[in-house]
Amino acid sequence: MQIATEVEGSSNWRFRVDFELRLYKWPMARAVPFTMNMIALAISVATFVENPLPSSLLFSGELFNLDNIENQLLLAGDMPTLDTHQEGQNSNPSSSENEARLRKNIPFTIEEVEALVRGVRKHGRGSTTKTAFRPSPRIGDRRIRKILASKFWKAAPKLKDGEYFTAETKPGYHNRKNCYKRKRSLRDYPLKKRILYDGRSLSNSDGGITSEGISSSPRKGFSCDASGSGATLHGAFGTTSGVASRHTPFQSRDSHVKLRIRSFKVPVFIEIPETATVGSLKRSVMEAVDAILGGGLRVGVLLQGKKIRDDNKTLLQTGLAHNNKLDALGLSLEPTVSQSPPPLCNEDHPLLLSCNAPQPLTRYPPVPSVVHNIVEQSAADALPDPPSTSVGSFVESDHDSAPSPPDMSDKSPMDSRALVAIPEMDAEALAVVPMRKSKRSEAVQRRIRRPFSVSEVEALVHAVEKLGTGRWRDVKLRAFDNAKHRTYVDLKDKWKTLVHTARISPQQRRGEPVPQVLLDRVLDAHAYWSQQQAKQQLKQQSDTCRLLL
DNA sequence: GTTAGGG
DNA sequence: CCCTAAC
Repeated sequence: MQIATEVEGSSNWRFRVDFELRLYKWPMARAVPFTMNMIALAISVATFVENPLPSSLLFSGELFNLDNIENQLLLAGDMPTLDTHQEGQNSNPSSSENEARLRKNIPFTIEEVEALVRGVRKHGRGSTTKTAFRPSPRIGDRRIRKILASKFWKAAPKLKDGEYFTAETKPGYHNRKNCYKRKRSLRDYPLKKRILYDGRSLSNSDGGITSEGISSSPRKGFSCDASGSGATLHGAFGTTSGVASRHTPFQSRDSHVKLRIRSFKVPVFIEIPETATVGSLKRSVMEAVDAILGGGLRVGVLLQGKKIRDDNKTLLQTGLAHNNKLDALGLSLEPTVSQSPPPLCNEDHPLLLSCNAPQPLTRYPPVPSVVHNIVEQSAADALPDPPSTSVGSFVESDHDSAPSPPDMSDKSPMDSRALVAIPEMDAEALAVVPMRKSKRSEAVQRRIRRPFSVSEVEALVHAVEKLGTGRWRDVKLRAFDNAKHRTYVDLKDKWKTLVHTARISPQQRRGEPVPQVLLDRVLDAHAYWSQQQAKQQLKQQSDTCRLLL
């Protein structure tokens, strides 16, 4: 899965998080272990529109029930052939079959997904339903064709290395010029905005649903319409202010470069084993997305595909400021190394994301680079984690992905959003030293506070007892390998505070009380390993002396 | 990339 | 938690 973002705006910057769905071709499997459920899941998570998952997914006119979302991912192998609908039946597909399939969590085969992508790419957005339904030579008579038939699904430009199938949504920009004037029709909005509720579906002009009786009342349908020309590119820029139509828009008199970011892509790749549960996938996705939205973003500047690492170069020096280099300029958003927590926000109700919103989903944060947070009560909480292999290993995934900060409990869990607003970043900022913290303005948002739970403390203590206080990396690997948001530095810091906590009186302690037994162990371990460390040092000293003698 | 400490 | 010197 990939998250693409789009930024647009004039004086203020609007940052819309878009997404791209990627189905990863498992190396070994014949079947792509993505089910409709997972797709829905990905969509759900990626769009932050619906948490938990929608009860059904309206997919190219077919309604998929998603009740079995908690099922374990199917394994490759028992890959029943997909149904048998012939051409003529397309208009009257058997949704019940699909649903049955869904219930079994039957995955799509690679071929099917490929076909989907190809078919979509082939037909594109403008094609009519009939055209779209035309069987692709390679597809064969499978129900999948129906899925391919979506008028709106738009495939990614290419299959990278043949490894990915992408069905992505993109803003409907055809080119820099048009995008301004062109009146955006509904389908020009990214999928995120097209998620419909109450059965208001755009995609099914062919009325696939109603004929099925599956859900004559298409409640909570998920209309997945990917649209747009797919012309969104990294670093498609336009100008701010009114010089859009000029040919030398990027250089104004004052030699400031004015840029308007049209879109960003944020690659988020997730890979989990087939045996993973949907819950764990959800957590993984959530984590990755959290990391991105939580401030774990890094901006890269590219010139003709080449990354410019030297932040101190001026635009002039890099050549970016030259008018003829517009197309060569690229920006990228990349996740930073360490994971980050999920931001929280709750201004927008999911319903507001309905497709008809004429305005991009944006926020104008009072403070620069405010990342809105996402409160999410993920259904993943309820899902069990895969069994932990190592005994000493501390599985903390539950807390990882769906942290619900106690302090934020007043917020409605239903509220969620994935909008990152970037405040004004005018030419000045760019012109000089781009991306340089000029008063902690943008970019690096402080990670959300995630107090250690008692169980975490227990795990930490246990690991330190075993490994000592100087091998935090090992501690991390041993006890917090699954807790992506806990870095070894975090663990080291926590130990520091634990030692401190253990030394102060219980009255002075704050937060969730740590059992005294644990604190005692902390002190014991601390004393023990301090002593060990001292011994080591003495030994080293003597060794050194011996060497000198 | 890790450690170790101060902030 | 952040920041960073030091390794």
